[in-house]
Amino acid sequence: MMPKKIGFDEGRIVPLTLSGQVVERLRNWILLGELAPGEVLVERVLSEKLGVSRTPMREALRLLGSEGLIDMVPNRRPRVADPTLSEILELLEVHSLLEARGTRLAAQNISQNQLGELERLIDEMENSGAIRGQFEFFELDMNFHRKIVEASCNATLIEVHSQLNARLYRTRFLSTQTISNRPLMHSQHLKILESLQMKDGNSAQSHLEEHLLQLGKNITAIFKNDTQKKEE
Amino acid sequence: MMPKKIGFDEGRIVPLTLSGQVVERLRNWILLGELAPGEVLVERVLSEKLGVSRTPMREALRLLGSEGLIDMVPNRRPRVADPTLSEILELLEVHSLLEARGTRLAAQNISQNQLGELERLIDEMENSGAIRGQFEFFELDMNFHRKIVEASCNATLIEVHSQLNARLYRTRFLSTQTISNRPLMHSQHLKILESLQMKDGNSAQSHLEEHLLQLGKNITAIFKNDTQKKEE
DNA sequence: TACCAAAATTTTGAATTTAAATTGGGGATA
DNA sequence: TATCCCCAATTTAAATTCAAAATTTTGGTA
Repeated sequence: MMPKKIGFDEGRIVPLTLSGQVVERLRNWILLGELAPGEVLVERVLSEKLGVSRTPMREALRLLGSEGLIDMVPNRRPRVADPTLSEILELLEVHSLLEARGTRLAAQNISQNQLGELERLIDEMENSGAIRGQFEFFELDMNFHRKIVEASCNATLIEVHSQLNARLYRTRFLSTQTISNRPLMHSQHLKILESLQMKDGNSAQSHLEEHLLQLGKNITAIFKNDTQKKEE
Repeated sequence: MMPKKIGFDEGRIVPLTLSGQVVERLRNWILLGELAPGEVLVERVLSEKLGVSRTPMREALRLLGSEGLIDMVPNRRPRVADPTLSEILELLEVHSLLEARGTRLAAQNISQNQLGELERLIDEMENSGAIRGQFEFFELDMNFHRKIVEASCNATLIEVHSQLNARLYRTRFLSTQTISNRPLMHSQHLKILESLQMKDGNSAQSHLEEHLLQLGKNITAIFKNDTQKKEE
């Protein structure tokens, strides 16, 4: 009855469940803004749009609720999360704390291979400047930070950092979209990479903290600008 | 408060959904060890035991899975999480990081009322020593740490700390059960409280870090002792 | 016209049913 | 005797159905 051909049946390693696939679709839609912050989500409408029944859709919505991407209140329609500035700054504080520690741990554990990947990402970011779009640059930047944390070899740290990152995704995207102080970012990235190459955890951590402090300022500026526009 | 959240009635009493109640029951059972680590959970059996249908039970199991208290693999029976020592130490590292920051923030934000509660908890811990059971002491200790983090006024920090705490709950329980170096704990608690009273965030943080370092040692000892017994 | 109350509709919560996957055992075969 | 394959029993995944709660609309009234 259902043409459930969304995934491949060769998921021998991890058989991705239907609700799991729905989670990924919805998460992408939210991260990319195709489901806007504050938007109400109706179970039946969404499940029909994706061609699944309400059961896996409900499970997907609940999972995204536990991740903080969706606000779930019993007996009410779910809404895409729409955090206030202060909530975002709270998120960013914890996120930065984890990323800083992850960076310090990475200095101990990172492999030559991983260092090479980071170098490549920095190069691509510099080259993407004129040629490609802002979104490409943004994704490269996100990958850069993600790979550093992954080099920490602490699964819990990686997991929680990733979740908080998802909740900050849209805001960070807006940040790189509008304020493109790329030379500064580039030099900061290089400093972090150099510290990692020298296995100097403290140095890497402090350079990263400086980098993220900058991000906080950008986000605050963006947010205030954004709410101003809304009120007009 | 931001005016963008119109339509959300914030002070509303949220009706606890059935699956929500199941989550609380199951979480308690896991934390208290009534559902032992590694135990397999059968949906139908559990839902019959609680007198609910399988739908809310499934949602509850998935939520606890996302919290890391249950290992969920598609098409397989869920199992109560049974982390290895290295996984526990990874959890503890992140948990300690958050609690340390929470303590520093608490020094800025804590109220006289909250300080009084902390003092009361320390007193109760000291008095409970001879009279009451180990479990009472353990819960007082957990409350002490929880209340400090809650005084940080960072909702994200509080939330993530609480989740990691749940995953460490059983281990921490075992830690206080077997190794009861209460005089040392008492003096460390007092130092933390004094630092908070003086609004000295750095001091509070370092005292707490020392306290948690001790916890790490205890847990390692316990765990190795425990696995030895299993092999006999 | 603005506002309040009650019916009608919509939407979610939970139970039941159906489908698909896994697990474990028995038997055929090398 | 050991190994592999197939089938039945068990268990979860997903769809459907039913009930309860919330939201919207409608109609009346000041």
